Amino acid sequence: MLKEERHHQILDKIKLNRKVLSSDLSIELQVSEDTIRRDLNELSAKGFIKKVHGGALPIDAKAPSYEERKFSSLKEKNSIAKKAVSLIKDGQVIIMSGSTTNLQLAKIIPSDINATIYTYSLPIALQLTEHPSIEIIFIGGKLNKPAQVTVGLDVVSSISQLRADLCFMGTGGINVTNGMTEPNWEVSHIKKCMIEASEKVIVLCTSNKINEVKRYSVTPINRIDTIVTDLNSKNEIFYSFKEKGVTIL
Amino acid sequence: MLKEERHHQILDKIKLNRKVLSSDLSIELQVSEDTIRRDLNELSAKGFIKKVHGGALPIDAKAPSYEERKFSSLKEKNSIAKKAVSLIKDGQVIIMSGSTTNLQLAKIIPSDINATIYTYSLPIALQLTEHPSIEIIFIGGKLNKPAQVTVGLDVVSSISQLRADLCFMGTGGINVTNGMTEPNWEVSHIKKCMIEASEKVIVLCTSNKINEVKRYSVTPINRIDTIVTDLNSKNEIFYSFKEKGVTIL
DNA sequence: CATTTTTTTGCCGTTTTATGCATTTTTATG
DNA sequence: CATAAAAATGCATAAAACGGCAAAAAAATG
Repeated sequence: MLKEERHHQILDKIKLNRKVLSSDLSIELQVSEDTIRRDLNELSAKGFIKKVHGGALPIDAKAPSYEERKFSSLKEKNSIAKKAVSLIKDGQVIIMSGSTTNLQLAKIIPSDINATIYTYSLPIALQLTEHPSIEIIFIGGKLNKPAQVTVGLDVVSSISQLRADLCFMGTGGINVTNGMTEPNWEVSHIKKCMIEASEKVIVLCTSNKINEVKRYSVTPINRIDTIVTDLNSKNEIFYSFKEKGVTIL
Repeated sequence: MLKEERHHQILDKIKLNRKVLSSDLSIELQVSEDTIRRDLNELSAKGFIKKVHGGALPIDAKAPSYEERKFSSLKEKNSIAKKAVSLIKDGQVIIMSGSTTNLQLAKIIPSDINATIYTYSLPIALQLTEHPSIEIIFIGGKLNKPAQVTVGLDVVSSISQLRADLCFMGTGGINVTNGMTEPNWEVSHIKKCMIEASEKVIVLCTSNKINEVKRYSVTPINRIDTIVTDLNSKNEIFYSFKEKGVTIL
């Protein structure tokens, strides 16, 4: 039997039983326990399983949760949020994507602002329930657990029926030639719809996302009205963006 | 059994019972108390539980203040949740309404259960994101802030397209002649739809809701399959319910 | 096709880990 | 403060992991 075959069988078995023992596998797959151990180590190094003493388990409850990510580079995110909040005008209809920067923004929306906010992010919706006057519409669908946002066709079709003034979104990467890009196909699609539905597009991103390029394209740069980052808007990194007519905040 | 497995089981049990005894675990998991003690120490060192003399407690075991205890009756709700969780079978499609009792239930669903859960409650959805295998579908709509649930026509129309095996719901009041009743018209309507869409209806309620009658009718008593309360199922208060064919848990 | 090179695998001695047991110390409680 | 339960401590043992080595298999090379 080929090594790859074994690996697949091991993964299958873990999925099925939610655990495997090196000793069992050794017998089942007719190889020495050393080989099994090496297999498990490789699969574990690739992040497919969690190797433990005596066998392996599914990776499950290990991915750094939204909760944990929420607190990384909070300072930058907060400074972004502060700039972005100035763009909100009374009575607007706003779409917010689900990012920790957007969450930060949701926290600091002044209580005297009236607006309707559409979102598909649980934490953002929850945060907004504390605001006295904002009307919140949650876009339903299948939940993506690690990101705590809804995804799928329902979301796409809901958004495409909307018409919003503003759209605040986080991004996986942005540069002048490729525009906004995302690592996740589904998310990229949803973001396209959000942009489609919005008058103005405002991208919130920490500086490390600038000039990053991800797998899936969301929109060309000229469809973006404003980019809000933690950097000073006069930073030379933005020259080329400004030439394309993007406002930097 | 692998050490890690044991750790998971211990964590599950703490979540469920809000405490564990080393002696119990030793028997249940078929290892010596020394081993259990070592397990508890490790989990405690990682900050997952609080080790105490004789066993362990959840980390967030903040003593509920007098005020909280007086109104929230968390203990009752937990005992209800514990009974209710046994009704969930692998692979089922479940609708959950938004009540604190249901939230309690969401917290203690064992991690080896597979199910699809529809809900319109933000806290419940958020809680369920911590479960490794449950598929969550959030029912979108306009958010009712104080209750943190979605309401409105969107919710009604989404639910009416569903077909579920089980439906867990809280209630404003229940008695034999009027059936389930609600103080809020909109909620009563949504609950009607939920019942319409479900094979079995399970009502979770604390004993103070029994024989209460609210303004709006939801469903007659005979459409309810099971009532789960904090009382003993043999309590005479249930006689008339049983006559109508309702199971009491 | 012959022959290197690389990969895979099993084996073996050593080291580490998990666990139970016996003994002593600590803790809870009437 | 006496006593029983629980925890800590030290030790023994078996299972598992590790590291190096060499044979076998597979792939690459000329």
